[in-house]
Amino acid sequence: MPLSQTIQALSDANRRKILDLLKKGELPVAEINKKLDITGATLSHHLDILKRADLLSVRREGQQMIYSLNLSVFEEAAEQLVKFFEVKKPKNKSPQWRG
Amino acid sequence: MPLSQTIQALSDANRRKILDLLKKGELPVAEINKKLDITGATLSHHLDILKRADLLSVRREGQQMIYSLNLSVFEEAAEQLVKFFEVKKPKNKSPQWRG
DNA sequence: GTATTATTTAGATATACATCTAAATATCTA
DNA sequence: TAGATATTTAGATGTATATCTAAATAATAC
Repeated sequence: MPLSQTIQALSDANRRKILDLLKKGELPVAEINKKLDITGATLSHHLDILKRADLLSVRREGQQMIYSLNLSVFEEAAEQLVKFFEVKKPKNKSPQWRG
Repeated sequence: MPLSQTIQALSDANRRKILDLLKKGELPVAEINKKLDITGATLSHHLDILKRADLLSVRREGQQMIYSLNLSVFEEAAEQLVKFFEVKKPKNKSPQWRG
């Protein structure tokens, strides 16, 4: 997944909350919904975005849809972000733009 | 800085490009602008957002404004994100929601 | 001081998106 | 099959925001 899509997925507070909840283990939609102050439709929309970013998987269990974190993708996203934040200290202090 | 503001700042591709450029060292606005396909006004807007997220500092040098990365804040943001991505593996496999 | 260069600010526009209500789909139960 | 429950989809709405042009501010050069 491109970093842009991951960051995009993380850019909403409710979606971060969803990820946080799922870090502790899989959950059906209704359980997630209890923790968030949004309608089911809105939650479904957020879940869809996280799913398209490949951060979540779903399976059906009876009437319920059970969402879980895609651990490998989640960790890979973390690595990409860490890489983005890496700053290679330049040896020479001369500005890159003068001259 | 709250994580929300950092992620918000990172959520635009041009802003990520700006941060990337400044990782290599400080730059005046005009130099940054050469690398981005946006007007000066738009660039100024993005710089303002990054500055408000405390990720950048500015100083004046003659007519030029020279922007640089706030390294400590940048690294702190990285730590916050890493923390967000930490998954505590549960010892027991039983779902948190059944029962 | 006037012109020139560098950047920011103001104001407008168009698009993206979080949210809602209502309707549709899917499963289970009686 | 009819009704109840769980979730998603469709469609509408309001707000946020990336972008632009034009004008304002700041510093230097003549």
